[in-house]
Amino acid sequence: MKNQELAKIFYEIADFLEMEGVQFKPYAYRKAAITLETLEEEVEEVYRKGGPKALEAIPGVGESIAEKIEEYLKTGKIKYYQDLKKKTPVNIEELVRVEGIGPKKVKVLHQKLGIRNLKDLERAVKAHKIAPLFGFGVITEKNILEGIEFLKRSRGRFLLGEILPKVKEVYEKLKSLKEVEKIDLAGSVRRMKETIGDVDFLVISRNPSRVMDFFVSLPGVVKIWGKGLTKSSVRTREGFDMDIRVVRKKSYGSALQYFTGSKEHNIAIRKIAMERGLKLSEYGLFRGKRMIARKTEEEIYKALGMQWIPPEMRENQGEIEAALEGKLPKIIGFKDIHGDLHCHSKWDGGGNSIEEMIEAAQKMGYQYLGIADHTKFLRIEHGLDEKKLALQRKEIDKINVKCQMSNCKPSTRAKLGAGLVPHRNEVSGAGFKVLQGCETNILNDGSIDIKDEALKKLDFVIAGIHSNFKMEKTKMTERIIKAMKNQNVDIISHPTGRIIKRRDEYQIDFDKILRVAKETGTILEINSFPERLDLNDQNIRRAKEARVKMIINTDSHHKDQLRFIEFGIAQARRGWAEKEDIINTQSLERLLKYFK
DNA sequence: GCCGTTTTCGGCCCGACTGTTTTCAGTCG
Repeated sequence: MKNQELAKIFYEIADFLEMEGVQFKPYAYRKAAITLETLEEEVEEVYRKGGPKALEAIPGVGESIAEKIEEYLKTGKIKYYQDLKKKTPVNIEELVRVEGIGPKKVKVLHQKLGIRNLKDLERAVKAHKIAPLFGFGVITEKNILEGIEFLKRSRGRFLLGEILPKVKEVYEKLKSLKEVEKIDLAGSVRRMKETIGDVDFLVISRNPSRVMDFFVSLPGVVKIWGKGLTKSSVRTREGFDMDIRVVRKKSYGSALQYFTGSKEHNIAIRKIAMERGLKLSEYGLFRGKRMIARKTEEEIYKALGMQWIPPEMRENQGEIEAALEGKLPKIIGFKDIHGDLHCHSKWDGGGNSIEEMIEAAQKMGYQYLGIADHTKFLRIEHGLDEKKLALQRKEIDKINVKCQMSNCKPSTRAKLGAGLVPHRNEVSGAGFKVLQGCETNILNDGSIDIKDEALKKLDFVIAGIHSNFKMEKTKMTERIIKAMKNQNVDIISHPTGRIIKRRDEYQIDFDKILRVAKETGTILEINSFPERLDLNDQNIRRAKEARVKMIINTDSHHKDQLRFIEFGIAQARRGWAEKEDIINTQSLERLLKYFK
C-alpha cells in the first residue's frame, strides 16, 4: 500500500508547490501520483527488483521523484515534503477539498487569518472574517460555508474504491492464517456501498486469541480501539476502522446475515420472523427455544419463506417483498459483461496506447473495446479534433485487421482459450474488435463540439457535460435533451455529474431525461469510476423502470483502471439491473444495433 | 520535474467561468 501513500504525498507536494506559485512542477508531481495510484505492481517490489533505475522506468517518475520514493521506502519520510509542510503548516489536502478553494486561497487564508484546517476555516466563515479579505467576498464566503457543509455531510465515510484494495489485502492475510477456518467480509463492503463507514470481517476459528493478536498487529494499524476474544477493533493508517468478529461455526450464517445489514433490511427481516412466531438474531433463527436455521444465510432466508437476497440489494427497498414472492430479478454479474466502451488512450493523454488497452481488455475476457477519447473542447485533456479523429480511425482499422488475422491463427486461439478468455468467448471464433468512439462535450446550448460529418464516421458517440455545471435546472435539462436528440449521440456519459464527497449532481429533471432517452433510444452510462458511480443505484432503478437502456463503462484513462468495472457492476446490482438492461452484456453484433 | 515519430533543452498547463481586484486571478475539468 506504499503506492497509495506515496501518491497522496505527491498530490500534496503538488498543492504546496502550486500555493507557492511554482510552475510545471505541480503537474509533474500529479502525473507521478496518478501513475502510482493505478500501478499494479507494488512500488516496493519494483525497487527491490531493480533499484532506483527501475523506479525511473515508471512513467512520470524521473531521477528526482525516484530519489524521493527511495527515501520514503528506506526511512518512511520525505524531507522535501516535510520541509514544505514546515514552511506552511496547513492541512492543505483537507482545505482544498472545499469546493472553490484552491492552493492560492489557502495561502491567503493562512497568512491573513492563520487558518490551518477545516475547523479554523469554519470558525472564520461563521465570524464573517472571510468576506473582507482581498480577493474574497460575500458570495465566496457563502460558497465556502456551503462547501464545508457538504464535506461534513460525507465525513467519516470512505470511497469503496479507495479502501477496497487495502481491505482485500487484509482479507488475504487473514485467510492465509492457519487458525482461520473461514472468513468473509460483512457490512457495507459486502453490500458494495459506494462509501464505507467501517470494515467488518467475520471469522470462524478455534484459536481466536491467535487471530486477534495477528489482527491488531497488522501493518498499518495505528490504533487499537479494543481487543477481546470475540471482537477486536482497530484504526488503519488510512483513517478507517476495521472490526473483526470471531463467531461459532454453527451460527455462522445468522452472524453473516446479521453483520451484513443493512440495518433497515435486518429490521424488516426480523419483523417477518416475528410475524411467523420466530425470533432472528445473530445467533440463529429460533422457534421458542428450538433452533431452526443458522448455519448458512441460504438456510435462514429459506426458513423465512423467501429467496436468498444478494447483499447488494439488502436495503429494504422492496427486495424483501420480491424475495417472498420468489420474484427477485436476476441481477447482472461480471461474467455477463463483454466489453467496455468508454476508454481513453494515449491519443488524448491517457496512460496507454490503444494496443495496450486491448491487451488489458482481452485479459478481462472481453470481446470488444471502445476507444472514446475526449474531443477538442477539452484542450487540457488534449481533446481530438475532426482531423485527429480521422487519423485515429485509420490506426484503429489497422489494429482490427491485425486482431482478426492473429485471432484466426490456431496457436493464438488456443492460447486465448487456455486462460485469457476463460468463460464466455466460446460462442464463436469471432476475433476481438476495437470500436472507435469519442467522448464529446455538450456545450452550453446543447450542441456538440464536433461536426456531425465527423461523428457519422465513428462506430459510436458518447456525449457528456464537462463545463458549466451550475446551470439552472430547466436550462441544464434542455441542454442534455438537445444532445440526446442529436442523431449521432448514442450514449450520455456520467449523466448526473456528481463526484462523491466533492460535488453534488447538477440540477436536472431526471424523469424528463429518462423520457427523452427512451424516445430517442439514447443509452445512459453507469460510470464505474469510484468517485463517480454515476448513474447511482437509485437512478439505475428509475432508468430500469423507465425501460431505458444503460451501459456499464469504466472511463479508464489507464489500462489498470479497466478493473474499476467491478464498482460499476456492483452499482448496477444495487440498482437491480438485469442483463437485458445493460447493453454491454450483448454480443458485438447485437450491441451495434443499439447505436443510432 | 519529466520527456523525446516536435526536441537531451525547451516545452509542458488550455479555456470557460466565477467573483471581484472593474481588468483579471483563482478554480475547475
